[in-house]
Amino acid sequence: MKALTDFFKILSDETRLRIIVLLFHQKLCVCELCGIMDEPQPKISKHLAKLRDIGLIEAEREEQFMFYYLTIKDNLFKSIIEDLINNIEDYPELIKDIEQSKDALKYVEMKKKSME
Amino acid sequence: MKALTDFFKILSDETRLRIIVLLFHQKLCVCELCGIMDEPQPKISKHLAKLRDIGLIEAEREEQFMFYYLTIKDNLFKSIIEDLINNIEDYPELIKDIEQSKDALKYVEMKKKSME
DNA sequence: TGCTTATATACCCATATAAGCATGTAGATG
DNA sequence: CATCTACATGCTTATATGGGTATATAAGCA
Repeated sequence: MKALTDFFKILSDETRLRIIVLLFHQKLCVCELCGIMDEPQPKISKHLAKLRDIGLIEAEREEQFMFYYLTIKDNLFKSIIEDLINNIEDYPELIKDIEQSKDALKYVEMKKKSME
Repeated sequence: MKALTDFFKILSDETRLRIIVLLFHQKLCVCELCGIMDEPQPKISKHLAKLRDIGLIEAEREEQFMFYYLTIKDNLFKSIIEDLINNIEDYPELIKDIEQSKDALKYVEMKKKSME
C-alpha cells in the first residue's frame, strides 16, 4: 500500500511525469533530458534519483553519459503509465516534449563538439 | 497538466485511496466511512473535502446523513481508478475495507438507534 | 424556537517537498 | 597520472501537507 501511494506521489510532480513520458519512448541521458525539457541539470538529476529510488528507472553509462530507461515491473504501475500515454493528446506539454525528443541526439553532439 | 498532477497527489494519500475504492462500490455517508475505515470523523471529512474540491466526488443529503459518491468524468482518471480496482487483490487493506463495507448500514442504524 | 446530531472547518504542530545554488565525485580522455 | 566534464548530492529556504483537538454550522426534530 505504501508502494502504491509512493508511486502516485512520484507521479504528482510535473517534472517527473514529463521524464517518465519521455523515457517511455526512448532511452535518454541527463543532458538530453535537460535540453529537451529546458530545465537545470540538478533539478533533473534529483528527480531522476527519486525515480530510481522507487525502481521505476535504471541508468547505464555510455561513454561520458548516463542513460536512463524505464524499468516498471508492477502490472498496475504499467497499466497506469500506459493509460497516460494513451491519453497524451490531452496534455500538450507532454506532446511538445515528445516532439522535442525526436532530435535528442543534438544535445549529446553539442557536448561532444564542444570537447574538440 | 496541473489537473493531472493534482489528481495523482490526491491518490498519493492512503486514506483518500481507501475512500475512493469504497465509493467505487457504493454510495456511503461520512459515519459509514468512519466506521468502515475506523478513522476519526474530522480526518475523513477533510479528505472528502479535497476529493470534492477536485471534482472526484459529490455529496447529497439523505435525512441526517451526507452521502458521497464518485463523479469522475475524465477518461484517464476513470481508467486509472479502474486499473486500481482490477488489481485490488494486491492490496489486502483495500479488500478488507470492501469486506467491512458490506454491512455499512449498521453504522447508520447505530446512530438512528441511539436517537431513540 | 431551541436542542441535538452529523458533518465541516479552523487552528496548530510536525513533517515533507521542491527549487536554486554551490560543491562533490567518478569515470573518461589526453 | 592529471584534468575535465557529466552527473550527483548537500544545504538552505519557501511552501505544502496531514493529523489532532476544538469548535462552528446546518438540517432535523421536539
